[in-house]
Amino acid sequence: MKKYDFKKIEQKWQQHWDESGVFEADQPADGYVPDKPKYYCLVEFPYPSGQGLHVGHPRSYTALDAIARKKRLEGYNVLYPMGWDAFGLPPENYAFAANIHPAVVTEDNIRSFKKQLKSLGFSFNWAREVNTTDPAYYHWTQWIFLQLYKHGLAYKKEMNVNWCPACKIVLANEEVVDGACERCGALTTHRVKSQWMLRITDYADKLLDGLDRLDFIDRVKLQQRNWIGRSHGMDIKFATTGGDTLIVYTTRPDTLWGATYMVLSPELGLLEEWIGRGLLFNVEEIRVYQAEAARKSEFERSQLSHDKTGVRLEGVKAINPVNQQEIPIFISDYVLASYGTGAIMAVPGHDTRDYEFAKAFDLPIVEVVAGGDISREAYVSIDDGVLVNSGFITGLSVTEGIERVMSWLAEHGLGVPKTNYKLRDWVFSRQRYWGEPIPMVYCEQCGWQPLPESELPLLLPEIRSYELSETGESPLSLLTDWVQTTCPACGGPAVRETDTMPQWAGSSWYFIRFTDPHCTTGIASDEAMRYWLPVDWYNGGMEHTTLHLLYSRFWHQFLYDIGAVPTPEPYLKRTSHGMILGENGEKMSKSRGNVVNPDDIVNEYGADTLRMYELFIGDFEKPAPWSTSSIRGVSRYLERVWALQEKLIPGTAYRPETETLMHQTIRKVTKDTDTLKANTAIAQLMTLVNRFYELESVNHAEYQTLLILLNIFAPHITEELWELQNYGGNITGQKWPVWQEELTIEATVEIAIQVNGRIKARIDLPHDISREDALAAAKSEAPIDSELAGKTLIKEIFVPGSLINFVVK
RNA sequence: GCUCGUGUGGCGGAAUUGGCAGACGCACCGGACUUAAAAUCCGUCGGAUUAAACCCCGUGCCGGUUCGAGUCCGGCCACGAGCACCA
Repeated sequence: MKKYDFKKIEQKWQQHWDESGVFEADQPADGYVPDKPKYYCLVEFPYPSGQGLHVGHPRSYTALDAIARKKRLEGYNVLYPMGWDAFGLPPENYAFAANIHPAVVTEDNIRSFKKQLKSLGFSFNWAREVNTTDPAYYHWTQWIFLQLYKHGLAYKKEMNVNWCPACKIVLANEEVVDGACERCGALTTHRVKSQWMLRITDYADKLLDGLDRLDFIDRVKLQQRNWIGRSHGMDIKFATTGGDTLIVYTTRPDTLWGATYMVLSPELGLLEEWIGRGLLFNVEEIRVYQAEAARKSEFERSQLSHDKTGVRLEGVKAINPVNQQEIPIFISDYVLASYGTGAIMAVPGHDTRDYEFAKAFDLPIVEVVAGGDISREAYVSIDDGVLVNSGFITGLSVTEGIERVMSWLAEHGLGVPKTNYKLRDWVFSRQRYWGEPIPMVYCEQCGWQPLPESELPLLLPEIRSYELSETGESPLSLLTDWVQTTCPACGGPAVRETDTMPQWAGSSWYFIRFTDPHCTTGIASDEAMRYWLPVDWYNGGMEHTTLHLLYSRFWHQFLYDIGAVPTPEPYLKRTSHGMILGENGEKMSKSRGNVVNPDDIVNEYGADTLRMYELFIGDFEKPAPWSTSSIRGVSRYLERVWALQEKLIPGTAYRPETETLMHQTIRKVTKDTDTLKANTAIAQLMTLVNRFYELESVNHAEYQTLLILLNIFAPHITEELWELQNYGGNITGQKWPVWQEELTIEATVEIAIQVNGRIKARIDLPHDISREDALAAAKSEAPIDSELAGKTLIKEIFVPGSLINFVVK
């Protein structure tokens, strides 16, 4: 027997796969549709960082590679592509430091990433590789932006944005974590900038309702639902002594009788009006508070201790529409200007925040829902509790009360039903160089004008200096020649937009491009999209749930609405892998010094061992710590599979002594792989090999099945063994084995016999034995006979194939 | 604070609808092979007790439902993730 030389074998087969093109999916074209059914497997394409791959990356790739390989063996035309999400901050930051063009850095990184991925033997369709920084790619990213603009979903807005003083960049809300920059950790502040925004909020309902029809794991759906945060309530009109009407949004109109004051966001425009009209007496105090609120960072505002502060408006009061009571109005920063109407009715008895505020300002707290103890805390339950002190809804339940008040308010023109969302529009501008230029031009005469589609792609211009302006303008703004242009509408002088798109742009549609990556006439050809979309199975990290996954659904839904893609949703199924932690159980990172490089593992044990270990490490959905010593187990297993060559005996069918286990193994590997439980599938394959060792033999029929099953996890060694045994063709050209259910059942099964729930004996019985026979056999078995002697039998339980329980007294 | 998830040997983790807890692997220990070691093969491997076995205890903690609970219900505790004043 030859030695298992994994280095030679892996290199050989990787080259073979490349040259033979076995993993290139059959592409539909004009007048041609592949006859095999399609299956589109997708993993999140990586950002090619300078650090290269770490052992966390391959977990997702390996899992779906097994799926992709299995689907091919099952007769599907499988698309399993890979590409690069290559725009982004790090190469640009690196460019400042080392004065190397980001494109050069990116290219280098891609080269080393690709080499690493190739060394792991993934069955990626490399001919479809895409790169978001390629003008041929971002041409269409820009095109999609123009469509969004033309359909009123992209707009420019002066707004308070999150500003990172260290990175000198505007951050999206999602990039601010605990008031600090997600990348560098610096505390963020606010700046007012004119930003391109995408109206994702227009798609809030579609994004939410679409989830019902998708096979996404629950935690993903839940997180997207919470993020979108739809709530149903009412906009209610309050008259004021100033003469204006104040509108508040509430989900609890039933508590209107308990509204004892109102609170406005300090940024609310109406305040300026009132001040301007001289209605307020304590303007000084208000100004001080406003300034303070504006100064507060996002971090300070979101501090755990939400100490309530505010100022009472002297001069204007509100009138509660249900009881005509005059109630005071405050301003306080606990009311957000950006949600609802920026004003609330405060019900201290039944809202925790209002309760705290009322306590701080010594305001009356009225109980309108009985069931709690409002002398101690706000009673917020809506499930139980009865309305009290509430006029015509007194005595009703909360839900009934809400309905009654809402119809009453609507009838009297005092309220309008309203749906609100927590989701905010998507800040789409970045003041950076290394991103897609936004194809818009500003003309003094015509305003913002989209570049004609014929002028796309708008190339990212060359730049000599990577200096950032202190003002936070994009480096592109320093390129006067590029900035100065002519207006596409009137031909007069105009300037280009100098902001670029965020990293989320290119990744929002890359799965579409994979269906037809070289298409020059559109995002992809119709026949390619009709054949391949939607993605059948998309796996990726939980950290992308509310950003990338939601953004790409938004873009896709929009593209569907304008007829640019054939399916309403991009992904049918979404799963998520747990993170691979360092050996110490901590997150793997350079600073913690616990990073494991896959190259080292491949060198020492081979790619097949690494792949198998990535899957064997534990529950795919949960985080798992890396263990260098456990890898030995997998490596040893592959050695044992290799060494089985010595134990081969003739045979074209499974032997009686292995038949049951063979069928059980096929079933378990098939089912467990489909449900991402490769860890137990592999355990079963280990059990099978252990059995062959026990028998000290394996026949060719059994070995062939083992190799095909194992191939999806360890593709190189199995190809080699297939060839060494002259089984004919390549293993990639074989059929996935099938099991026969009736052959998975053992002729006899061990039944546990319990007396009062305690196991007293175990006997082997035919698997299909009747209840009567089984009980009789059990009763005559020692020591059950003596256990039952002289006692009263109360109950006999028989679970076929499992156990018998005698309940006695 | 709210929402969701998870707690099983020394370790990673298994366990259909409630039905024999600890599959598979790692580590440890023992045996075979070897002049020896490594590698390999075989075996033991939750705790307590014992000469050995039976019995007993055991899936974060307390209680409940059930013939039977890791699994279901109620109440705690711990860890992790997400949200973070969204009215």
